[in-house]
Amino acid sequence: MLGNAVKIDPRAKRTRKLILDALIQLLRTRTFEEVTVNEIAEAATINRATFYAHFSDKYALVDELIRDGFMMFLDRRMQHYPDTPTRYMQALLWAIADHWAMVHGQCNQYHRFFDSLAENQIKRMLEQHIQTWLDHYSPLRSVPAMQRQLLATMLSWSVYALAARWLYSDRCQNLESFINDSVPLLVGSIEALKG
Amino acid sequence: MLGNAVKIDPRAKRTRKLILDALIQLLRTRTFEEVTVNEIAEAATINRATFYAHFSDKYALVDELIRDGFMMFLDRRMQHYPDTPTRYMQALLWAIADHWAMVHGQCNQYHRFFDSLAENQIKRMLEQHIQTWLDHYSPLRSVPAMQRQLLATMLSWSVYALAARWLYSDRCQNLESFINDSVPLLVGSIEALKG
DNA sequence: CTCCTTATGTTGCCTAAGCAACACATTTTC
DNA sequence: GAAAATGTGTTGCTTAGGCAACATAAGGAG
Repeated sequence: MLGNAVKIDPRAKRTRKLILDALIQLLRTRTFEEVTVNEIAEAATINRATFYAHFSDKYALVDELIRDGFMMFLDRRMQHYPDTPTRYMQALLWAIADHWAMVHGQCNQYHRFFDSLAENQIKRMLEQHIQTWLDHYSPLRSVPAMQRQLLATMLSWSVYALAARWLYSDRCQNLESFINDSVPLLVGSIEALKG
Repeated sequence: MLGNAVKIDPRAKRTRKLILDALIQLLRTRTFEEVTVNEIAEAATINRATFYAHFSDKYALVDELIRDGFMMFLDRRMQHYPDTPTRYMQALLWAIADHWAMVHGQCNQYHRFFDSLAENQIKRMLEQHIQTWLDHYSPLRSVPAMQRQLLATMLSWSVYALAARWLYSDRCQNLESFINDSVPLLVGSIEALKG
């Protein structure tokens, strides 16, 4: 949203990208658990010590991978800022489902561990995004900031919960009708705050 | 031929590759004359000063580009070391023609300048390659080294001359029959040295 | 012509990345 | 169960790369 104007050394930037790309590439043929820091460094054509200068371990790396990926997804989906709670919540559910499909489409990560790392990061991103959206949503202008923050936290978990429920239930219901069923529940809690 | 075992810093290696790739990419949309060092550095995500640490100018860069490209071409073609002068000369002509097609297929370089830079490097590579081949060709074992060196020089120019003649004559004759016509001329000068 | 812009090389100081070696856990293998 | 092998983090010291500033040169526009 705001282009955090912290000058980053081009070498560091390039190295981070090399590492991220290396992990993506490795996840095509191996499970996340199977991939070693050594392999990542090698594939990224950097030194193992350099890896640790950027990430504390491979879990921190996958955190950033998910973060970045989901952020991009979200930004692209929100080009035309949805102005009603309903449209906004629809867009969020949509984005989560698509992101999930993309990640599972090109990665091998059977263990739930990977998913739970992803879940944490995504909820974090969601909360931040929702927080910003709520702050710009004029009907809530008069509501105390703390209330909006609580709402953002709750909504991020709720949205993710609903999406996950659908994703892990073999997607028997089609996405659109699932979204139609879910959105009113979410919007309800926003409306409740209005008065 | 011999894997020159000089340990090269991985950073330097990576940077050289970034620069070379950047030039290749730029040559798809611009003429060699139009490309600036600035653009190359930018596309390679390195600093302009770093460019000059590797190459004295963009002409030195294109020299290496051609050298590397042609070397690879030659090596691949010479997997099964041709054991007779005839087969060797055929392979050389073949390689030159293919390399030329590849370069002109993916580069914009109208000016003859580019071609003449390329010509110099290719002849240099050819001479070196031919020199090595002649040194391993047993029937010439008894011929003084100096004689073989002169022969290598002459052959490199001759081979290139013939290939260029064909390349710049709209390729009206088909490649195979052109090669059949040319090879005897080249082989002749080798045979002459035998006795 | 003069000013302005743009490209080329060069330099010295600073920072990120490479490397080797270490201590420390896991495995694996015999 | 000891020994070899493999993976994880960490630590100085060295080196390549980033940056800003400079001098210079070659067009372009007024």
